[in-house]
Parts: sequence; structure tokens; C-alpha cells
Amino acid sequence: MDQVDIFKALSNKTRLQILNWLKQPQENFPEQVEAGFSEGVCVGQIQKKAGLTQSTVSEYLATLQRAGLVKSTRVGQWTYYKRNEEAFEALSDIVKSNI
Amino acid sequence: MDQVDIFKALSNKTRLQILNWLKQPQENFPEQVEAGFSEGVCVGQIQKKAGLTQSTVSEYLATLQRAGLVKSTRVGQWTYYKRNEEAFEALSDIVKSNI
DNA sequence: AAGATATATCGACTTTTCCCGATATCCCCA
DNA sequence: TGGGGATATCGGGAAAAGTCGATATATCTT
Repeated sequence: MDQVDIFKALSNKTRLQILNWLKQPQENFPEQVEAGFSEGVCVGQIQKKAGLTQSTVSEYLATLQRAGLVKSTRVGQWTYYKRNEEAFEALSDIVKSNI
Repeated sequence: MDQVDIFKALSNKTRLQILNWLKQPQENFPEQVEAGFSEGVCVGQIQKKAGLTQSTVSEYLATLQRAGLVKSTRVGQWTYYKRNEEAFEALSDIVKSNI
């Protein structure tokens, strides 16, 4: 994945919002209690909050994952997404000294 | 200028290259000697190196400037562009802690 | 004042992105 | 083992971005 694709993934208001929501899953996704948050938040919760269709949100999450910005875990019928913090640190360093 | 527009400005291989070239103007634009580099590099030099048309490069530089990533100075018939390093530091911080 | 040069803007066309509905796939459970 | 729920993928129409050639604007020179 090259830098252009990372920046493209970040070039969308909804995708930026999703990343931001995933910083505080407990606050932003109160409905998801039983499953805990260690694996992340499932697609349906994110979709509901984003107010876009399921297919759009699924595609957005795939885009973020291809860029390396989130990681996913499948548990039963659910896919949980969470931030990949290492990627943000690496990107921050790139912006600071390699662009 | 919001974050989305900054990331959009960075979502293009040529624009990333231009930003990178402007980190070392002396090395990357050896033809531009007489004018010095304190004000930056003029559009024509950047265009020649990018290998795209004048209108495209001019538009790219305008995009980078709207995003705050470069600054321009008009001197006679030339417009000199240089990096706005403060913007990169600010963006690095945003990526590290605000996205 | 006129021509030359540098840059910006405009109009058009192509490619990409956005976002949807429909459908397929995967997994659970009665 | 079949129905239902969660997610992924596909196909498409609308909007935006990429890129060009042509033209406009600004400035320098003579």
C-alpha cells in the first residue's frame, strides 16, 4: 500500500468520522456492550451511526483496511473493526519528515 | 480548509512528488540558480520536472496552496512556490492524535 | 505601445470516487 | 438442514478529480 492510497482513504468525511469514532468505542457505540470492545466494533453499529447503507459502510471499512488504518476480526457472523494505531504513528512520522 | 481537503491534496502521486522535490530545491532544480531559492521554485521549473502540461501543474500548485501545504510569492512574471513546513508539522500532530 | 514570456483560468473529455440497491456468502440456530 | 441475520461483493448512475489544449492575464523588454 503506498502513500497515495493511504491519503485517498483519508479523503472522505465519513471515513474520517469512523476512524474518530473508533478512538472511543465505549462512548460512541454504547449499544455494543455484550461483545466488549477488545476486538473492535462490528459493521452494523458503525453503519447505524454513519447513516449510510450497509454496502457503503462495508466498502469504506474495506478501504480503510486496505490502507492499513484498521484491522478486522471475524467472530461468528460479525466482523469487528478497530484502529491500527501503529499505522497512524507511522503516518505521522512520514508526514513530519518524508513528504 | 478542512482535513478532507488536505488529504485530497495529498492523494496524488505528482503532487506528493512536487512536495518532495521542494524539500531540496537546490538538488532538484539545478537550473534555477540566478533567482536563488529563498522564495521557492517557479512554476516552469516544476512543470518541466513533472512532465505534465503547464495548466495541470499550475492547477496542482493551486490545490496544494488551497490546502495550505505550500506558499507562493509573485516576483515579476514568476510565481515561486515553497513548502509551508508549519502545515506539515500541524498535520503530523493531527495524524498522531486527532484522527 | 507591442511582442515575448510566465502563469492562471476555462471548457471539454476521461477516469475515479461516492453511494446506492440487489444479490451472494458466511455463519448461527431451531 | 433450512431460515435468518451479518457482512461482502457486484453493477450502475451521479458527482468529482485528472488532464489536456486554448485562451486570458500579468509583467518584462524594447
